[in-house]
Amino acid sequence: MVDQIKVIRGMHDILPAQMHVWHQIEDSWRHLVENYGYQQIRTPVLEKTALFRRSIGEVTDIVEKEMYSFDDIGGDNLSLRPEGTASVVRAGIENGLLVNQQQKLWYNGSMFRRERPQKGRYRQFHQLGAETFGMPGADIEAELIFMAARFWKKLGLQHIELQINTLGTAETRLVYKEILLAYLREHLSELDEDSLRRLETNPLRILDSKNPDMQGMIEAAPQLMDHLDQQSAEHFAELCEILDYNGQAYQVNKRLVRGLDYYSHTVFEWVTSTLGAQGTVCAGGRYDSLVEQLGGKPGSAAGFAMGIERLVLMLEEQAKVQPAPQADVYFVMVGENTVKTGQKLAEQLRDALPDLRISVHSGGGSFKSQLKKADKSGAVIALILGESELQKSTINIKFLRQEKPQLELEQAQLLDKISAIINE
RNA sequence: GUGGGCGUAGCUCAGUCGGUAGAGUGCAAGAUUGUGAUUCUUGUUGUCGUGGGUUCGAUCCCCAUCGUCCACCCCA
Repeated sequence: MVDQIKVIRGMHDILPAQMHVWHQIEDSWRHLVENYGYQQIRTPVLEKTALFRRSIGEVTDIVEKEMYSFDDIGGDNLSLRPEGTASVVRAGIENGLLVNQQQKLWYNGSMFRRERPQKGRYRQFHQLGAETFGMPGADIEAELIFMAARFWKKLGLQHIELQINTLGTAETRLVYKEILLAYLREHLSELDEDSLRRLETNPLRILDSKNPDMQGMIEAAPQLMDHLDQQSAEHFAELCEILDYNGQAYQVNKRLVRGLDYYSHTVFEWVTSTLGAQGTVCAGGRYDSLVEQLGGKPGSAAGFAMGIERLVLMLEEQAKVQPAPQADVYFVMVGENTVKTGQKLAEQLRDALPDLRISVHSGGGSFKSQLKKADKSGAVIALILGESELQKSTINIKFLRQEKPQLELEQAQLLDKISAIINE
């Protein structure tokens, strides 16, 4: 035997047996966002690397070490997209979707990050996301949150909690960063190795550390909340008010800092304790400066994304989605020359009843094994065409799910009979 | 990138204190010579992850490597 070539590490085949869960997620998502008036956008999987460097941030882990990048013939350095927002903004600017307009968009696609694989964390994964443009108020952030909440409800998912925070404007964050840095430098000896590194890269992240030895120092650190400018404070208060008024539960998590550089004002995460270390199911926020940063006219923007694989894991554990039967009718054919006639009858049924799902048995096999497959297919009835039926120009209808006697009828009557059965 | 657990039949796993393997399930055939999901009988599958070392002999011990899972990190 030759060496087998296997899938790339961290990437996965999504097999037929799991597909019903994926379909449930993707179908109900599409239905949901369209009901909210969002339009779909699809962008290429590959972009110029510079797009992600400029949007996500030069010193983030994603850009520094997790992108699949390569030099294209011709000299451009390209990357598989590690997330969806940058591409959507790029496409919006490029196609004039964001100039003096409001947009509500959604997407579904593969993302790529070269991380060490783990539960709920893969090198190719899939995100559903929504991005909105041209709306500066907290009302749109509230809508995004309501949309996600409704999605969990539709899917029947439980144990997902909303955490929100505000990062203020870029300017206030800059001021706060200095205050925080001053504090942290006073406590250098208490910082662990990771935190010392973050001091240079992303000091706000230090507040999110899980290290128990640092909790006291973190508790006592100056809070961004206390250093917000008036506009930022009002914006956040407005969001909380809308959420409260609508009975949306949430937790203000002052340590919540998203990893991507482009966020400002509101950030939020939906988290669960049921997925091990990968607790974030959905995350997003406002990113007003990004459009301008990528060369568009300044404008507001807010959105979120969620990982389909993580939802699949939760659904499999919590909701027990039943696969839909593969067929309504299974066509059994045994004996010589039955195939020709059988295919013809099946095609006639398809012409007349386009919604009927008919599995025609292929590949031969005994009568017994064909009926076994008919049963497994979930079909309600089996059509049986053997040599004796062929001789008489008849066909048998066997009911697989009801205690009803088998019917033998003229082939010419098959269409009417099947119509009558499915209309019952 | 760092640390730990695990790689045996299509799937889930047992096993050999070192003498080249077994159960359940699945699949196939029959009991029922044209009738499924139950039952019974029979049959079926493996370079025991890969490469090297120790040994008369390795699936088992040792080393390396790859994969996988979990945690750190990071994040959806």
